[in-house]
Amino acid sequence: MSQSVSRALHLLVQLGNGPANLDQLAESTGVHKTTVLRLLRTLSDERFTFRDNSNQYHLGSRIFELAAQATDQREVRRIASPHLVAFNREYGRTTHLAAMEGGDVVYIDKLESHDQIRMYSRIGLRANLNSTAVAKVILADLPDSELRPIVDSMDFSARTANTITTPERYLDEIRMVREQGWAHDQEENEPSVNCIGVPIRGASGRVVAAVSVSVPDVVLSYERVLDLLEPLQAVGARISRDCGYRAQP
Amino acid sequence: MSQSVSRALHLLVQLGNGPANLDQLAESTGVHKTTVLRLLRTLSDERFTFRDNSNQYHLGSRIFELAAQATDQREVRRIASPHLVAFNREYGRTTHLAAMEGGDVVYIDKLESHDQIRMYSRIGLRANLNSTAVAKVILADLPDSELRPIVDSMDFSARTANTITTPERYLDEIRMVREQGWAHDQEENEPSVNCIGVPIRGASGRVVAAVSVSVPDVVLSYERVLDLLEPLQAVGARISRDCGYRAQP
DNA sequence: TGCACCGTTGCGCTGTATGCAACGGTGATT
DNA sequence: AATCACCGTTGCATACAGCGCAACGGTGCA
Repeated sequence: MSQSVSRALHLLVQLGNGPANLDQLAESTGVHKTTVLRLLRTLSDERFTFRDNSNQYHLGSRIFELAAQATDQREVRRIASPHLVAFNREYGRTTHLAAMEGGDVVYIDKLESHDQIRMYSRIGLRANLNSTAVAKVILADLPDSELRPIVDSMDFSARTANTITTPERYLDEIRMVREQGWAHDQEENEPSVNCIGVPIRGASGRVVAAVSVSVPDVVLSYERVLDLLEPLQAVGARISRDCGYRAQP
Repeated sequence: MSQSVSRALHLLVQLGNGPANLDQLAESTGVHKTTVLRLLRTLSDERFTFRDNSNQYHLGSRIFELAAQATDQREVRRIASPHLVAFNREYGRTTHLAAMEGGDVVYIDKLESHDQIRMYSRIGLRANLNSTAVAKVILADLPDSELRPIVDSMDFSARTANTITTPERYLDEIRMVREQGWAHDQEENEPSVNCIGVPIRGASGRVVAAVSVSVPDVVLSYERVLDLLEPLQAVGARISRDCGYRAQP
C-alpha cells in the first residue's frame, strides 16, 4: 500500500535481528542508502530507533513503551476483575472500571450495587468526559499537549446543576486531580449521585484505566462516600501492582 | 522528514493510549480519514496493528516481538557472562559469544583458554559466515527467505582445506544444524582447530546469540571436543532460560 | 422507514519521497 | 606519512506515491 511506511517497518523488523548500520540495512531491505538514512531519521525522531556512537542503529525506547502500554490495555480487565469483585462484595456499591479507547473513556467493567438502586451506565458505554470521576482521573494523566485539544472539543452540556460547563473550570479540576491523585463527581453526572475514582497504572507507569464507586445520596452522603476513598485507593494500588506498576520510591 | 512514515508512527503512539477507530485516529492525528485507513492497512500488513470485529484498531503482535528481541539483544552479553566464566573456569577452553549485527555475525565476548594457545579472534571482530560454528548456528535460525540472500552474497573463500566453499554444501550444512540443534567446525576456519557451537534463544523464541568452544587438535582430538557438547548445551540452555526463553513442551 | 455514521473506493493533482552523483570525514593499510 | 576505501551525508531533478475530495454502501439506531 504505502511504500515508504512499508519500508520503514521493514527496517524495524530488520533491526529486530540485531543492530545494523546504513549500508547493511540498505542491502538487506533493498532500499537505496539515502532513503534508508531518511527513513531512519524519521524513526529516530519518534524514538522507534536510535543511533549509537559507532553509527549502528538499534530499536528504540518507544518500542518498549508501546509494548508495555499494549500489554497493560489487554490485561487490565482480567487482572482487575477479582479485585473489583472483592471490593464490591465487601462494600456493596456500584463499581466501574473504565479505560481510554480512542478519544473516549469507555466503561469496560461494571459491578452492580447490592441495594435496589441501578445506575444509568453499561459496559461499552462512553463515560461523559466533563462529569465523571473516571474520565477526570484518566484525562489528568495525559500531558497538556494531548489534554488541550480534547478539552477544546469537549461537550460541556450540563447534566445536573453541578456539572462543570466551562473549559477553564474543567482544567482547574484536572489540576486538582493531578495533585490529590483521585477525582470526585459531586452530583455532576447524575442528580443525587456522588462518585469517587482512582487511577490504575500499568508497567509503563501511565494511567491505563480508572476504578470508581458511585453512591446515591439517599444511601450515603458525600462525606460518607469519602470513607470509601481509602479502600478504593487500596484496590487501585493492588490492581496497578498486578498490572506491573512499580511505584517509584 | 518523511511525512507518511511520521504519520504512521504517530498512529502507533496514539494507539498506545488505547484502541481507537478510523475517525478517532483521524481526528487525534489531524490526518484525513482516507489516509489513516491506508496507513493502518500498511501497519496491519506487517502486524504492527490489527483490527478487531468492531473496527477498533489495536497495537499488534509485532510490537511485542520487537520489544522482546530488543531486550534480548541488549541483555545477552550481561546475562551470559557469569555462565561463560563458570564454563571457562571448569573446562579451560577458548569460549566465544557471538551475535548477529547487521548482516554480520560478530564476537561480542571471548574467554581465553587456560593453556598457552591463543586464537585469532577478538571482541568486535566479524566471524566468517562460511567457516565458523557460531555463524552456522545463528544463520540456521533465519527463515529461508532471509537465509538465501545472505548465502548468495557470502564470501566462500577457503580458509583451510575443510572450508565449505559452495552455497549448496553450506545449505546442506545448515539443514543439518537445524536438525541437530548445534553446529561444528572441523578445521574449517583455522587449520588444526575444531569447534562446536550452540544457540542462545531469547524471550521471543528466536536465536539471539551463539556460544562456542574452540580447541586445537594438539590439545584435544575432535572426538574429545564432542565430550564438551553436553556441558556446552547445558550452558546454552541456562543462558537462554535467563534470557527469558521458555522451551515449549 | 429514514437517517446518521463510518468504512471504503476511484480519481486526479500535488508534493513528497526517491535515486543519483558528488562531497567529506574517518580509519585502516602499505 | 600518504593513499585508499568506506560510509554517512547533502543538493538536486524527476517521477510517482500519497493525498484529499466526493461519492458509495453497508450497518445500526431512532
